[in-house]
Amino acid sequence: MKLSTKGRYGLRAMIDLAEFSEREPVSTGSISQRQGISERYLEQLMARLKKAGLVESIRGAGGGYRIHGDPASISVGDILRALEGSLEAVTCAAFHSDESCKAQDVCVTKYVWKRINESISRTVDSIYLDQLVEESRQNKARCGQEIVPEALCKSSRKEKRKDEDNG
Amino acid sequence: MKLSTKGRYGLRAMIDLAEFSEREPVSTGSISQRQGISERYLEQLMARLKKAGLVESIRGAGGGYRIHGDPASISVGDILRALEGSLEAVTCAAFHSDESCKAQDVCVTKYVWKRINESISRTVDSIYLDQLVEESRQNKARCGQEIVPEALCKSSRKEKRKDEDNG
DNA sequence: CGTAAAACCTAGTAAAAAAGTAGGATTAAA
DNA sequence: TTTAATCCTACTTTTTTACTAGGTTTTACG
Repeated sequence: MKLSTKGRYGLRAMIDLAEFSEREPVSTGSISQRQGISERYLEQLMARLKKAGLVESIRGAGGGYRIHGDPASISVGDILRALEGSLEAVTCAAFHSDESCKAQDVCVTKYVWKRINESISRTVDSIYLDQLVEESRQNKARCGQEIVPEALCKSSRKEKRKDEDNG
Repeated sequence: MKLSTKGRYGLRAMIDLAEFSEREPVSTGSISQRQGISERYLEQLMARLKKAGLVESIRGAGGGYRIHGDPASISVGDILRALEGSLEAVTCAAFHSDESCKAQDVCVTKYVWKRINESISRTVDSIYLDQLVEESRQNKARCGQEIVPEALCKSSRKEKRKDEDNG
């Protein structure tokens, strides 16, 4: 029951793009540096985002990626679905068929799965890219610094954490 | 972003138990038959449910498991968390620390992950075992039959599906 | 025109997690 | 004392994830 790095990295990449691709296209190289993500892996994520129409690409030297469309109408749901395929926590044959009564003795739980799926969808479809960009800008302003990957703002890191880094 | 078989099978096992363990303990063997789940695997799931205090066990011949407590106060969240460990779709070091500003340039997304986690929790914590048992009984009544694993009620299965079976 | 910087494409691979097996030890009813 | 059950631990197989690798194509720029 975990979101994979595809979704986690990809969303970060989209926020990064939304912040930096307004004037000129942004290369996977620069995103990967800022975000600390393998460039080669990122390329694959960008391919998915492009296929879904969420970014456009400019090939050749000086090229890169740009957000396609208005960040105010791109939802987190759009992004995560493009990357993860489906956000359904449980997929059940019965969802997509009209044989509602089939194997119902085993399938009361589909009532539960459906509600979980719906609540996830409702959540991710209600958050839009522009909100996150705004949030990100405010954070940076608050900390009085621009892009400082791997750097800490205000906190003292006692030791290297083995915790997750995704966020 | 999928619930594992632990959660899916385990919830089914709990519903099964809630239906059949009132009079006498129910063995993993009988659950596994009714639900079509490997008995040995089920044993491991039961161990987790027991550890979480959701079922009690009676050892020896004629033994088995019984729901521990009132199905009306056992939520799907209790059950899934016992089985899956945590339902957080994304865990982020920043959630559980007060260093809220740390690495924030990378961490706007935590805002998103938090909301996803909360919405999942809200959903699973609002569905209780007794509701599912009731639902299950109604389903069976509607189809006019008792336990018929692997059997179909009313529908014609044209061919074997390769779809998921979990439900 | 040549070079360099970028996207694009496909396949492979290592590591981790999930899903299930296996072999027994212990317990308790009959 | 046999038998049916839980309990415990380790192993194995399969699947998925998270990359890595090697190249091709496109295009700006000098």
